Formats: sequence, structure tokens, C-alpha cells
Amino acid sequence: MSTAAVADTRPYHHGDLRRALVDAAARILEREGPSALSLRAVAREAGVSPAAPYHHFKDKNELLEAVAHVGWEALGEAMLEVRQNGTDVQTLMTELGVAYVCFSQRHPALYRVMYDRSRDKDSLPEGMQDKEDSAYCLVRETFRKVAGPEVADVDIELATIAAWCAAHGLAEMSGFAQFNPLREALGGDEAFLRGVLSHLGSFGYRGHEPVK
Amino acid sequence: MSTAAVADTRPYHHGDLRRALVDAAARILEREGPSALSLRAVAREAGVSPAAPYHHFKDKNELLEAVAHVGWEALGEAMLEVRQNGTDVQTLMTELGVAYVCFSQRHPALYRVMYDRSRDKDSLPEGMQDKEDSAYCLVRETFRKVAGPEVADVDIELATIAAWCAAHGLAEMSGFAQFNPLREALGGDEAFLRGVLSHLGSFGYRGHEPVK
DNA sequence: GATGTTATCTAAACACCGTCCAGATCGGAC
DNA sequence: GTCCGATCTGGACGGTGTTTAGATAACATC
Repeated sequence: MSTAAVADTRPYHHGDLRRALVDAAARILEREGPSALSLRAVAREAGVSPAAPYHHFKDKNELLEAVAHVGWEALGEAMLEVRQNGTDVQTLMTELGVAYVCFSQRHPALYRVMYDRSRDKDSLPEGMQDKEDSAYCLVRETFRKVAGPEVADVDIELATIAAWCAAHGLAEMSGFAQFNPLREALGGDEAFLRGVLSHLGSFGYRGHEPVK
Repeated sequence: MSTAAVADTRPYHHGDLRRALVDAAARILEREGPSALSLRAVAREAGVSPAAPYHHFKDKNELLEAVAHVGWEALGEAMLEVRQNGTDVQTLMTELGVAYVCFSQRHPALYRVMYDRSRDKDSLPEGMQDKEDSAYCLVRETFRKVAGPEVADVDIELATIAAWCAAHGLAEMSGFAQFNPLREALGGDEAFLRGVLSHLGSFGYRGHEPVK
């Protein structure tokens, strides 16, 4: 076998077609958006027949779920990076929100697939609430630090859910045309995001501008 | 041009097919969900050929937009009803949120179509920010009363956007399985919604349970 | 090394989809 | 009554998700 172009050797029929399909799907998503993401297009992009994916995924949904999974991992990493920047716990909350929304702006098609899957299943990815270092737990632990020990666990959980809902809502609507005047008045998109997120605080916290 | 015609829709062959199609679409949406909402299915439900809708809508998107439009009107009415219940301004804010989310729970497929259209257009329905009695303005005016006169208009607008984002996020995620334990612990879905919404306040306001 | 097994992939087909086109039908203006 | 234009139909085209039968190639066993 002489596959000169790619240094990678192909051990058998196609190699790791499963991964190749997920990569192809992600590529199509970035290049042409969610409406172009057909199973046949993915197979085409990967250079296989339209029926080939069915040996690796039960149906289209299962492929999209795999795509969504890598999306959630990337989102988690983006938010973890924020924590390592080592700001104080007050600003951290807003910065986590900004990181979340900015991820959705950088990968709008991927973000859409992620949440479309979640809404179809009526659940976030499994283990999101429990796994250490998940984005969700990161937010919850940050809330716990902000709140102090006298706040009940139930309230921590409710605040986390509230923040998550708000971040998701902002992720889906931040680009809406109606907000453009306000965005420009505040001097750019990040300022706009911080402005909105600063109105979402709990436990007396309202973002990077401390309450007097 | 013509004298008595109030609307430009006129009953010809079929009668008011345009309205019949929108109604048929809404019916399919409630009965079988968004994935079953094909243009052909709508035509079938209305008893016409698959090509008939093209004399009333440019394409499928335009039909969905009409469906979304009636959805937004119904949502606006549901929220207006809350205001007429005449609670004090403090609880009103939470009740508006509850009404919003409950609407999305009663008509999940319709709500999905509404926001899918908005995201494709990257904008809320036209005039939502300006039209008196729109749901959006209702929230903004409520915030203005809560905030008092010393709060800047920019902050009112930001708080409104934040509340809207949070309500939308909660509308899309309130049914997620991960929240079931907490939902039951709080004694039902409405209590859960109120709990989440109570962590979203601004201007020192945090829902129906006043801050101590 | 030849054998059989099994996973992998292809080709062809099915039903459905959105959309367009040529023609049939019919309401209303002249 | 004649004509025009809006409305609807039947049929077609290319695309989609999915299934089936059959070809191919890597692997385990002898």
C-alpha cells in the first residue's frame, strides 16, 4: 500500500472510520453550518459510501451525539482555562460566563448541535453534575466559595442552574440584531456580555462590580 | 385599493388556505412534535396538494415564520394575563418568568419552532422591543418600577436582556432529567421554577422571597 | 500457509422530503 | 360571454435517512 500523502499508515479497510466520521462532521459544521450536516455529506467528506456510517453508529442521532460529546469536552476545557488564570473568586463567576458564551460564538454550529441533542434527550450530558472538573461542577464550586458556608446546598444548586440557564440563553441570543445598539453603546461584544452577566448574580453578588 | 377588505387574504378556491395551513401546522406540532412538521405533512393535513402552499408562502421557512408569529402572540397574551392578576411588583417579576416557562412547557414544539426561527434570523420578532404590550416591554417596564428612577436606562435594558436570557434558558432546560431530584425535593415543578428564578434578580431583588 | 470467521464497506433500493413546472380550474373585471 | 390572473393539481427532480444483500479484507485458528 502506497499512501504517500499522509504519513499515517492505514491498517485495514479505512482506518479509524468512526473518528474520521466525527471529524468530518465537525469540519462540515464549521464550514457550512448545521443545515448542511447530512449523514450522506459526512460520508462523502470522509470518502466512504452513504451506508458505511451505519457500521459505527446506530443512526444519524448517534453520530450527532458523538459530535456533541467532543463539543462538551471542548467547552469544559475552555472554562477550565479561565479558572487557571487565577483571578479572584468575584470576577471568576463573570469570566466563566464570558468563556461559555464566547465558546458558543466561536463554534455556533457545534453549540447548536450540542443543545439540540440535549433537548431531544431532555438531559445534559451524563455525569455533568458529578464528574469533577466538568463545567457544571466548576460553576457550582465557584458559587459555593462565593456564598459561604451558611448557604444551603439547595440554594447552591438552584443558583448554579440559574446561572447555567442564563449563560445558555445568552449564548443563543447574544447575536440577536436587537441588541446591536446596546452592544455598540457599551463598546463591543465582550463589554455587552459582561454587562448582561453582571445582572445575573446571586447571594448579593452581581459580577465584577461589587455591591456596595 | 379595494374598499371593504380589511386584510389582503381573500377566500378563493379553498377559502382562506393561508390560515388553514398555519392552523394545520400548529395541529401537527402539538400532535407529533417538530420532527413531523414537513411541508408535505402540512399540506396533507389541510387536504391540499404538496405544491399548494407555495402560492401562499415563499418556502417552508416562511410558513414556519407564520407559525412562530402566532406563537409569540400567544406567549405575549399569557404574560399579559399575569400582569392583570394584580400582584405587587415584587412577585410580578417572578410570576412573569413562571408564565414564560410554563408556556414553553405547555407548547414545547411551538416554542422550539419560535426560537429556531429567531436563531436562524438572529433576531427576536420585529417590534418586540418597541411595541407597547409586548412581552419584552412588559418585563422592561416591570424592571423600571422595581429599580426606581436613579437607575440608568442602560441598566434597565441589560437587566431585561438578562432576565429574558435566563427565562429562555430555563424554558429549554427545565425538563432536563438531571433536575428531577431537586424538583421533587422542592415539591413540584412550579416550586422548582420559582426557586431557580428567585436566583436571577437584579437591583437587589431576588424573587418573591425578600432578601433578609 | 490455507482456512474460516467476522467486521467492514459498497451498491442498490425504498420512502420521504423541499421545490419547481406545465397545465387544469375557477373567481371576478370588462 | 370573454378574458385574465390567482389558485390548485399531478408529476418530476435531486436530496435525505435507512435497510438489504453481497463483496472485501483483516484476524484467529489450525
